[in-house]
Amino acid sequence: MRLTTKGRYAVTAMLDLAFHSQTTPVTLTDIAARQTISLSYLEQLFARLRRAGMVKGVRGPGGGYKLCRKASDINIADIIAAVNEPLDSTKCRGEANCQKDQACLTHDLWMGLSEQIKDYLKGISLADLLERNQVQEVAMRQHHDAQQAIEIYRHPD
Amino acid sequence: MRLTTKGRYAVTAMLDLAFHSQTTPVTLTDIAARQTISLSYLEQLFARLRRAGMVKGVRGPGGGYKLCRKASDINIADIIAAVNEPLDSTKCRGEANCQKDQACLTHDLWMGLSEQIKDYLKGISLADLLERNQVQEVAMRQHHDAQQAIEIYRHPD
DNA sequence: TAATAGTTGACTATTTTGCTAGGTTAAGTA
DNA sequence: TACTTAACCTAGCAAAATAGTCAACTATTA
Repeated sequence: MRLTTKGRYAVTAMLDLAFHSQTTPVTLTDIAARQTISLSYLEQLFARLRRAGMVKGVRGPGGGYKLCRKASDINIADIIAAVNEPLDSTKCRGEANCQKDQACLTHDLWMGLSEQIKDYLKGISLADLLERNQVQEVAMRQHHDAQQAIEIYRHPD
Repeated sequence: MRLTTKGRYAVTAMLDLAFHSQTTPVTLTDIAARQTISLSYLEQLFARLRRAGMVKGVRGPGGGYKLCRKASDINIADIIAAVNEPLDSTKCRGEANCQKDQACLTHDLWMGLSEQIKDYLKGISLADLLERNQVQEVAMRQHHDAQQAIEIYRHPD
């Protein structure tokens, strides 16, 4: 379990999606505008999330992305794992033979820590995060604020 | 709280140090040999650990590094934080004004998660890790295995 | 059929990571 | 005092990860 900005972007975007896709699909353009993440970068992240079976793309007008499962069934660890490389976290690649055919400190220790963090994040769902009041408030405000910008973007005339 | 290989190297090295510096200081050369981390990279990591007040360098023959505090008073979160950049984790740099002078989702959400992970790692000390049987076994074996290599390195004749 | 929106791939710039090479400085030792 | 040891410091570099652009293509729907 690696924790980098990439995972943070993915979680933020998924949270935005969970919040706004209650009824209709949400376009990446909207998420990009609200969360100030570049559209193309979002496309890359969502390609991975789609392959991981977490979101579903709906093409054509009125299309966008939807969650494949309920927000309460999507946990943070899975989102982060989806956008990160398969990650041979230790040099030994889980083979426990990095040092002269023997397990290294890194393997025994870090893998253990990593698993515990993963378990921790597995216990937190998108729904859990949405329930936090603060987040709802902020999302509401962003929705309102970004709406105008999105309208201008779509209908520049 | 970012979790990358850099932090893993630092924790591994500190664990090695905690295990071997019971009596005399430990040289980075020894740690480099045992943990197969490059000496110069270790020097960079320990420069940060020293500035963070976690280790103390002893110069001259018989010198090396010692822990400034007891292993039970050094936690994993501090080690990782010491080697990573100050980390303006969110774009808003904690100022909560990244998006049009308002807090962003990233700020409220990710910072919260990050804090929880940090708290979790703060609760784990070097001593805790040393107590794990597996780690002790591996370290013991590494000590034994590396000793010969170190001897050869020091006295090539 | 035209507009919308997802899908894909190639390509670029920047930052971080991990490491090398070379020094200087302080502290013991012959 | 000269020598050795090891910390300490600096600059630079290659590979990888990060973050993003651009352009073409495909499926859907109005």
